Amino acid sequence: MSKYDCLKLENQLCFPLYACAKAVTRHYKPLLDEFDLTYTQYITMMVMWEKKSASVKEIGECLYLDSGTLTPLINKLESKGYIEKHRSDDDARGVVVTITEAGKKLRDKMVKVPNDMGGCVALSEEEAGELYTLLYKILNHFDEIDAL
Amino acid sequence: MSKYDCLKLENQLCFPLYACAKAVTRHYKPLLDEFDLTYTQYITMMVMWEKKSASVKEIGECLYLDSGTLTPLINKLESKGYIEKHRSDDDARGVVVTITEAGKKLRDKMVKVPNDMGGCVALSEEEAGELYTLLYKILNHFDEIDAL
DNA sequence: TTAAAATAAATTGCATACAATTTAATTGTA
DNA sequence: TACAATTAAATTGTATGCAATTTATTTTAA
Repeated sequence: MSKYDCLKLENQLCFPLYACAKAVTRHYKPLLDEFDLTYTQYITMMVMWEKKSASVKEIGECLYLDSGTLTPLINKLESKGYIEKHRSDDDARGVVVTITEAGKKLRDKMVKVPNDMGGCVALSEEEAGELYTLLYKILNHFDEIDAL
Repeated sequence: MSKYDCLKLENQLCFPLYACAKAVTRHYKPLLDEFDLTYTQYITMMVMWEKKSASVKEIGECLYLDSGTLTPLINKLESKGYIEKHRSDDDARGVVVTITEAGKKLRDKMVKVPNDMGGCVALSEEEAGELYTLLYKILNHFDEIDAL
């Protein structure tokens, strides 16, 4: 029992969170390689599949990413043919990203991915639900703090 | 209810994990800036505070990082004066990293960090414990898979 | 109405991550 | 004992993340 115990790796909550997030994206890689997508590109496509059309800012709000990350990433998805970019008519500062037909087709090919990934995670339905709730509790609290 | 529901961002467990890990390290930043350390450098120092001396490989096993990440990071910590590197006597392939006096002193200055950070996280003791258990359950399972 | 403030993307710079390759050294084995 | 296989770091290359700055445009307010 020492005053330094709080600085031990094993007593951190942040560390398993950090390590686990990395492990998950690392285990997504072989599944996503088949589609020539990275994890970040994959979740960006999730936003596009749902919204069909969104500004860079909106995508960033969904994914907690800024334009510094999204601009090059969106350019790559455009070069792969899954989305298109054009200036907004209403507001020439904004860029509207739209899903293409190829992007919509990709969705059909990728429906199996979540199931394939689910097999990697060792949790029961119930545990997964608990984890989900706890993570969003933290995230929502950060959102509140940051909104101040 | 569509066959695409599994590809919705809100139905993913990976996404809040990914977003939460980023949010936590982002909120560490102002606390760590004071010590001119990044989050990864901070957890590397945690390993060094505990072990006093460790090879790059050992540090990597603790943190789930490889030499591609650690080599430049360790060089930075060395240039800050917190650790020292030298070739191993037993095995000239290996590098032994050792904590310096300045590195030990840093520990005293940083004992307050975990408490300061704890205030940011919205969870009760009990919830934090649950989260900790769930995260290590996933991590340990990945370790088992990867060991095959 | 027009200049200042605010906003959206893009750009720049730094620090990870990590796969893949390279280099140097050590082990295992025929 | 040579020599192939293995191992530990370092290096290289690609892709994030994110703070800070820049550019273009729009809002706000005097």
